[in-house]
Amino acid sequence: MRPLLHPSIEDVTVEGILHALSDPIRVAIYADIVSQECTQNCSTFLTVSDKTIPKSTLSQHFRALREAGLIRGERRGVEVHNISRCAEIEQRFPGLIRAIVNAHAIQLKDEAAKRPSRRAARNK
Amino acid sequence: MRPLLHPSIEDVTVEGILHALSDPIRVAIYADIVSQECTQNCSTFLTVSDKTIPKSTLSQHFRALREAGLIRGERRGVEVHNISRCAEIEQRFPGLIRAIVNAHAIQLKDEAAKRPSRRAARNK
DNA sequence: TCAGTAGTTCCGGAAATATAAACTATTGAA
DNA sequence: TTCAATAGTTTATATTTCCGGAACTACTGA
Repeated sequence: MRPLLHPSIEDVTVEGILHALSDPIRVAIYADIVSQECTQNCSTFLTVSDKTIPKSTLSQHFRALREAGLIRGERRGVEVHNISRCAEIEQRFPGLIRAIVNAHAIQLKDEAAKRPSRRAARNK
Repeated sequence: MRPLLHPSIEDVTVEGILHALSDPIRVAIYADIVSQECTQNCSTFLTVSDKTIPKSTLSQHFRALREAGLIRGERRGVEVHNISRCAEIEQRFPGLIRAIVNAHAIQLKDEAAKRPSRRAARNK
């Protein structure tokens, strides 16, 4: 099995980052990896925001995040551990990742406030 | 001809913004509209960074920017004037636009420094 | 009324995405 | 060992999205 590919930091592009994070599943995954700075394996995300993602699709999403330079994946035995490369990216594009993750968090909060939550639906 | 559509600010999504700005032509256009805060019409961009864009393609790009909520287009007689909606977006997603435009500027500068410029090539 | 300009829409081909199915690699157990 | 299970990748195909030429709409000025 060929090794996981990662661009060097100077080959990382803004377009690439934006494109990778313009998919709801991928931002969700990435936000999660960034927030808990421990390494996570892929299968943690077989369901993302209540949707079941086929693992082939998931694999592609992780590849997209890797090739955009957003995360680094390392094989550890049978599984792959993923860590974010946000320190490197922060150095190259200061403030970018923070702003995006922050905006994403705001949006999640707004959505939760707007749409009646499962809990509210149960209780009415 | 049906009127130009614009989402209200609360329907603007991070994913939508990132997707719209993940295209080199669209960021270039958007960065330009943001920087010179005067209204510009579409045809100004029939060539973007030395590439000729067919006007049908250009029209799609402008639609993408409008539907993402990034710009507002108003028909003024035969042409459309475009202004950025960055104040609204700043209020909803603070720092997002600035960070992206800034990162984009950094990347342009890096590229210019790396790749020998046309001027340098002429002079050697 | 007619020509010119600015932009949109429509449509066919090209490229990108999603996913099922088959495959690879590693681990642990019998 | 050998076998089964697990984690993830690759491949093939169906679907979606994107590009750009051609035709169209709307407005303006002669």
